[in-house]
Amino acid sequence: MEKAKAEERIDQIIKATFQCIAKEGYGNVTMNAIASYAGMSKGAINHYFKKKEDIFLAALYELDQQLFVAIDTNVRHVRDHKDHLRIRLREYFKLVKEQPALMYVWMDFISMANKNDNYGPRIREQLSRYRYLSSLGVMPGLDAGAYREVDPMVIGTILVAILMGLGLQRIVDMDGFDYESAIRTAEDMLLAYLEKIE
Amino acid sequence: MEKAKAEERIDQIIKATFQCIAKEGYGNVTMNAIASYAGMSKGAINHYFKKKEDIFLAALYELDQQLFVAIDTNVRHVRDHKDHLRIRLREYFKLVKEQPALMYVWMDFISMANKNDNYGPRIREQLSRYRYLSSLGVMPGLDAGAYREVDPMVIGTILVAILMGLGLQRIVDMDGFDYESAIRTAEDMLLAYLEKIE
Amino acid sequence: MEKAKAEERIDQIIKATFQCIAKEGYGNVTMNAIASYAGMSKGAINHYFKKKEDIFLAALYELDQQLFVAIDTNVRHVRDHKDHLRIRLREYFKLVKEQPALMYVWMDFISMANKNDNYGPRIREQLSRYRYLSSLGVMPGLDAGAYREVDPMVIGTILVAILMGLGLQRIVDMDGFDYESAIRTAEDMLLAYLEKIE
Amino acid sequence: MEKAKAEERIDQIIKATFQCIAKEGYGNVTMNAIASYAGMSKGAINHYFKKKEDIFLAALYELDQQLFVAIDTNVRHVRDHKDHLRIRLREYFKLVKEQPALMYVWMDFISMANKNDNYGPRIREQLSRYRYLSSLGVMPGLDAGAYREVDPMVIGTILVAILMGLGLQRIVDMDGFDYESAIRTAEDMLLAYLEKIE
DNA sequence: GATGAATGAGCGTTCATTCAT
DNA sequence: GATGAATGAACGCTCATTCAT
Repeated sequence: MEKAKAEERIDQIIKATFQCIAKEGYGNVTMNAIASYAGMSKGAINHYFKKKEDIFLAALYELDQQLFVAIDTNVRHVRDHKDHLRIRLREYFKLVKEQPALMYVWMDFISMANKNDNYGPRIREQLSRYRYLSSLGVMPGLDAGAYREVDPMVIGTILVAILMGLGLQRIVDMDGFDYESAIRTAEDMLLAYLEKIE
Repeated sequence: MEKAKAEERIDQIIKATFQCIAKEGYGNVTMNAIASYAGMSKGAINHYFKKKEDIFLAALYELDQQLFVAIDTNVRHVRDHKDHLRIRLREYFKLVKEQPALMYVWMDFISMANKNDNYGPRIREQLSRYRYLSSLGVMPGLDAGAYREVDPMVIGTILVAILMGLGLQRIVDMDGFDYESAIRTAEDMLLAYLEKIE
Repeated sequence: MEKAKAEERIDQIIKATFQCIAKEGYGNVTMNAIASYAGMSKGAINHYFKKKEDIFLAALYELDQQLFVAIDTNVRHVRDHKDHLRIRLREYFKLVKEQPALMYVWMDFISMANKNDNYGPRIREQLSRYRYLSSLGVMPGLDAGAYREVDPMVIGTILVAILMGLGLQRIVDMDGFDYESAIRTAEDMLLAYLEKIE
Repeated sequence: MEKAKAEERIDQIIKATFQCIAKEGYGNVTMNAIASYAGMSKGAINHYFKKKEDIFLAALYELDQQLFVAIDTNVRHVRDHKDHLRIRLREYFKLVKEQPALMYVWMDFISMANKNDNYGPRIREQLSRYRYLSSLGVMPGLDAGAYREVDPMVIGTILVAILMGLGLQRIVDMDGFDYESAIRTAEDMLLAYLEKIE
């Protein structure tokens, strides 16, 4: 019970940190702001996290968890390889639309990757994992011999790029472009390439 | 002449700011560091820019100039629409490889887009322009009736997304994936889609 | 019985405080450290001592007790006035060698004497008492008419000075000088002076 | 000129630090207090000393300079070895009476010797040097064959001990004992010992 | 009695900005 | 124009103290 309460406090702090990063940007987050958003005192924050950086590291871990869930869509039950890929992609791009705060935080952490020795390795590992997860969608089609021969990791890389690239554009300029068309076209583009028979 | 000297000073300051952002990240740039990189005194910096933010705004403008040059490749002389597109794309992706510092700075500014009221509108306008410029590559093929009917802006959006997405991955994790394969595949993907005849 | 337990707790706290002062110095002692050394919770410490200062006052009292015991050597049985003085001095200087932690704590408290209104009077009274106790060693010789006429308190003052002065040098720089020779010479010096017949 | 002004500022800061240590004790000195005593802003202090510790190190150096001057009395012109020693001792003990603040600061630094890695070696070296300097007073008498054979460093050690021991008693309890008698007796004691012929 | 979560004042330090020189 | 000394607000962090459990 005690433990549960502590965990709840920690969750509050991390959630508050997410809000702060999304609103003010990584570099402008202050302990005061986190405390204020979390609804507790500065000292309470310090009780659970000895250093500000520790909070960010916990937030980075939480970010990874959430992104992982979103990217690692469970579509094992979908037999048809085309549907399989399409469903994956749609789940995938839903993230950008439905969790803009997650995108904000993600982009800020990526921006910090090379400025902070604690982040770099973690973020590199993260991106690498996402590329792999993103590549899984082409496996059924490849196994079925329905797609041209490709390196799945290259497809994963491009998918992650599109996810991040569209995500960035969206959080910066939600109404500046047609997101739906873009993701539909990206989807078609991928399938056109994979299925191309020459 | 006097003016020329002042402009040179300002250029030094902006260049120094670029170095600082690329090295330390937007949030960690100090006036002292800028002065040090620029080889002049803090007072001199403040003589030319009343506020720190003014320097960043000038740097953002300079960033735009440089990105514009890179993206607005002059390929008007290339007649063949396929070559035209390919050349555009290659010039385009050269940016990521050859000017990583530009990517660093760009990503940092984009991260700041919604945190600072002065940046948001500019960056939105910038991205919009880049989408447009990026869409130009498909025009010759469209005009020639060689491509399927598409909204060029949607293509532009996806191209900008891929540019930013690969750029992010590259500055974070240069050796973590095969950049060359990724851009070649992206190129093929685009053409496969455009030329697809159903 | 209950009381006995409480006293034991209080003793633990004071002992822990001694360790903390000796290790970190008066100014760097924290309640957390005391609690940790005492093997109890911060709350328990505060249960027995309302304020941090109260702990230090108790420690100061304890320090006095221990110094008193060391300085007030029982040599009443030693008849020969010369032996009497020598034995006193040896017991006296053993303190510095055998209880360096006591010296650390003592010096720290003396340093604080004029910084804290609660310490000053106590420490003044303490020193005065030590001067008196230190003067007692010359009494047998004086009573026997074997020594020149001196004010015993002046001798006590000098003895306390030598004790503190050698103590300070020893805790700072144990191997920097020959402690044994110093105390032997001090002893000889005192006797040479007392017995001098002109 | 510029340099002179900066040096003056630095002197002000160090002098202010002395005042703070003497008044509040090493552990209670704050940057605000130093700034206040020095009559400048906290930022100005930071301009001249990057870290608080740097100020203390500068103060320790200054302390050493002043103690050195006091201890290294120039008495080379005094021919008579007895006068030579007496004059030395009087100059020596004048320090305690006339510069109590110096004693305060000295004792506080000595108390910190083993708590701070930066101080320990310096203070050990200092004390060692003072022992040596203090031993010089017996040289003329030794050279003249007028004193018993002694290790001068042992005498130096005892002299430093008496200086510190009386100094401590004096800053803590100026009116609690007869300082004049004590130093006169210490002087006589030393000479009685040195001149003792057995 | 005992615990440690919670508080907030106060610390050292950084840094954009000002301004006398 | 150019300098860097000076300012002071704001930061991350520490810690004695309180108090609900």
